[in-house]
Amino acid sequence: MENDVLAKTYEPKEVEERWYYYWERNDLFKANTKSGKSPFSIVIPPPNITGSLHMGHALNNTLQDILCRYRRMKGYNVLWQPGTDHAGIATQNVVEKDLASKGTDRHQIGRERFVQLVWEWREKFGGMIINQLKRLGSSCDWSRERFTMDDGLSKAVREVFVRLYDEDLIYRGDYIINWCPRCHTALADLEVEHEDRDSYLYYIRYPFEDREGYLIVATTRPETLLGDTAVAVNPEDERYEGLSGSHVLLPVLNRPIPVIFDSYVDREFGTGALKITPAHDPNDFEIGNTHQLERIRVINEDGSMNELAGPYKGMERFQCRERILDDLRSSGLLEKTIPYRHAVGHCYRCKTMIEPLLSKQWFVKIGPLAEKAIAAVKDGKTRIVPSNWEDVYYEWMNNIRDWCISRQIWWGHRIPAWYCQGCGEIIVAKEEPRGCPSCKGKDLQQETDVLDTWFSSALWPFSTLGWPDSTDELKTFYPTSVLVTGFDILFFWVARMMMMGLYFLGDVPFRDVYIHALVKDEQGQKMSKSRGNIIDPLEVLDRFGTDAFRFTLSILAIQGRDIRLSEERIAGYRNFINKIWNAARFSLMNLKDCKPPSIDKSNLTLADRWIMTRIGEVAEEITGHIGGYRFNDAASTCYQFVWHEFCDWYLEMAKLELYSRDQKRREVAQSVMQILLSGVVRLLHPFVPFITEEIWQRLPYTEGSIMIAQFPQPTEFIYDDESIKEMDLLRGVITGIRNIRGEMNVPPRKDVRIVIDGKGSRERQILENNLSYITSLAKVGSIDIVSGAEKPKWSATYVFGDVQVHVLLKGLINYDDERKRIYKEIKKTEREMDLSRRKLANKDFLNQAPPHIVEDVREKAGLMGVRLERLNKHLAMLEGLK
RNA sequence: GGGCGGGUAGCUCAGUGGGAGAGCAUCGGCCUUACAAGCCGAGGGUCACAGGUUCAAUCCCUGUUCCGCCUACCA
Repeated sequence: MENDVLAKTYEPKEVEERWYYYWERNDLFKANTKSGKSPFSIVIPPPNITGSLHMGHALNNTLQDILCRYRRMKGYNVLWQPGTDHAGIATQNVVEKDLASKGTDRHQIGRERFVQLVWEWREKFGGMIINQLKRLGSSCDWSRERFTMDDGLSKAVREVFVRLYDEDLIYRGDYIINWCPRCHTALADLEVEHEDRDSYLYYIRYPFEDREGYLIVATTRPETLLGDTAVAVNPEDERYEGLSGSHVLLPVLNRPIPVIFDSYVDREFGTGALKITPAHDPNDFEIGNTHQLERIRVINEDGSMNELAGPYKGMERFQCRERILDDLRSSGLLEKTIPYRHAVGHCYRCKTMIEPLLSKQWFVKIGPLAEKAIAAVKDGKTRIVPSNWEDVYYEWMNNIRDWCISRQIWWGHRIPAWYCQGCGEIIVAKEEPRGCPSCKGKDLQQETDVLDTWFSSALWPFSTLGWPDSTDELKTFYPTSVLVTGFDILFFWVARMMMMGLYFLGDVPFRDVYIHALVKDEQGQKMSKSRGNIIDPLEVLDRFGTDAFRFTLSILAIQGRDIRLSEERIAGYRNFINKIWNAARFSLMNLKDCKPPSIDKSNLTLADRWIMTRIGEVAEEITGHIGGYRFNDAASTCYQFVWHEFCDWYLEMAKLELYSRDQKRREVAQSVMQILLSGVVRLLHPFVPFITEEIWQRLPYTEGSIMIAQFPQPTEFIYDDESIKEMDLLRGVITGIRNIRGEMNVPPRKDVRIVIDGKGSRERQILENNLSYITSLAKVGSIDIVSGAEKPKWSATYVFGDVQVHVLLKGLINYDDERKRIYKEIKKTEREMDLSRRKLANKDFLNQAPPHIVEDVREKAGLMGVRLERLNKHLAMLEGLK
């Protein structure tokens, strides 16, 4: 790549398109089933085809991409398996809306045509989110993209359904399910969102059939009384003693229903009498079963009342409620109405109030599957990170109920069951049966219901790898290495994949599950359309660039805490990206004439040895952080190192060499600089792939893509422990001088003279060897080095351990300021010294604290003592000058 | 009702049984030939409250309080 002068500001747009295209064209995202390398695999949480990239996707995929790019650079054979989810109800809703706008509906056009239209819609719009993921830099193996409705995955679905049915883990029956009257389908318990609503508790009188008086029941849903088949009281309740065998008359309909006794009834609540509607309430359904009560369903699937509702037939359910209340009032049967707040279930897709309804549905018997899934986590076969989610997982798994998997919609995997119209036989098979095995009849009708979308999602980690066929992909990449996802689908998805993977492949679907945070707004509110607080990731990508956005997300991705995202935050890290750009710009400007890097340790400057040592340490730290899914720590380490060590210190110090007339010195510096810049971009690549590739390609003597360069490891750099200590001293002295300059308002233009008093010969030696750094970084004109001299007049002094730095400020110094400054230092030092001395005066501390701690405190007390003495001397001298 | 998480600088948050940190914001000084999306420097915190364990607690334990989220079949 040509070494043009780089632009002053990083321009992400063009760079991003160019390199993404390059990576794809060069097959750098492709996984290999014939590789000898260790495998590393991730299946993407498949986004809905109706979806558009939101913050959750952005975070989720950024983290996965970091892991994948990191592992590739570490030499793994990486598969990031992408794909999309058919999202049954959501997609059907979208297409239905479209039909409605054209004045028709799915029933008019019929099932076959409707499904065809959904496919067409999917062809047109279903790939949108995939392109958005690409803009994020996602390094998925797109040649393996899958869709839950693909032939292969559909085959897996049928295989699983048939086997579970054959092994009695799938059954069909009449139960109370959650019905959405708008989506017109059953929902699983999980798909119901409970929300507290202000409502009323109605006290209704049920007159006795054969005598005066009445029982009063309390209900929130008076319209269901039409389906009541009993009133229940607690057998221990004295108030209702002697009612055994008696009946009450159902208001309005005047149907006699029995009074029954069941300990389920809470005596404290309401009147202690509970109306029982087995066809419209899950609890009542249970009680109905124990007492063999009739089930009377009075509400239709569209939420209207049916013929069993008598005079209310045809009314919408809420309208019916009002009418019944009117009628109860006029007949004197409404005792009272009190305001009452309680949780009401809503459809997670359309927010319509759920109607518990008696209905014939298909279920998965979940108990036996859950047991193994619990054990797998308990045994550590799958690790959930952060581990507190393991408790949440157990909690849910232990209380799990059977899973209603049938949906009364058209878009999805049609349940592979056929009903013989001749003899009623149910045939469950992978392929359409030719005839009824029982009566040989030919008139078979397939079940019209489709499966819950999550049923196919549950198979994702192996269906995408080719199961039920025995493929190389499965052999190489199952179990996958890690699943990265949000906790909101821990139950919906993760738990179910665990169950299915264990059952059908005999092994967990993933070794690790990393649960990341939710992305919220600055106020900590969930982002939602209704709140209007959504930050659109696509807009962010346009404005700040992908790398800035990714880096922001990763540095905010703290385990166990939600992310509060703001644009200022992103802008801040955009500045970091620009900083990287300019550091590279500077380095490349100075590498135009460089030779291939070679290092001879004896020629290195202190700054060289120090930065080499540090980058090695940093590489190791980052490796540890990524390995532990501590993305924020990894990103912070990068930020801190690149900005505040590499840029602020190393590059500044390297200028001395680069601007030197000594060609040899320049060459050494160029070598170190190449190694460092190469190391820095490789460290950063998993987080900020685009800018690092751009720099990598411009860096002399690099080959191929940075994507397949090796991730830095400490052994490629020189390690020199001493250089760290020496730099600490040097940096301390330079900072001290700058500090004085700042406090005394000495303009940067103005050189100052300093006197360094270094009694300790070691420190003195180090400083003497590195005077040029002090001169240039602290803007010092001349330096005198002395031992044990008096503090010069007209000077401000900085004390660093055994070294004192006097900055000569004749004509510049304000003695009041300097006195204040020294006084402040004295107070601070006194506080620390007192603390240490008090500890040392404590016998228990001396006896019981570990020796090295005692030693540290002793040393500190000594240091503070010396420092205090010197500071006091300076202060006394200043007072004398008054 | 049950469960989980959290209260640390003005804001957003790291962190550790032994010297309170970062980013942003604020204040002061700088257009120093990589970068003003920058450079140099500064100020700012009883680590929610009360007990306990310990030589030593912001950190461990108990309680209180406040704030989130998840979950639940008291109608």
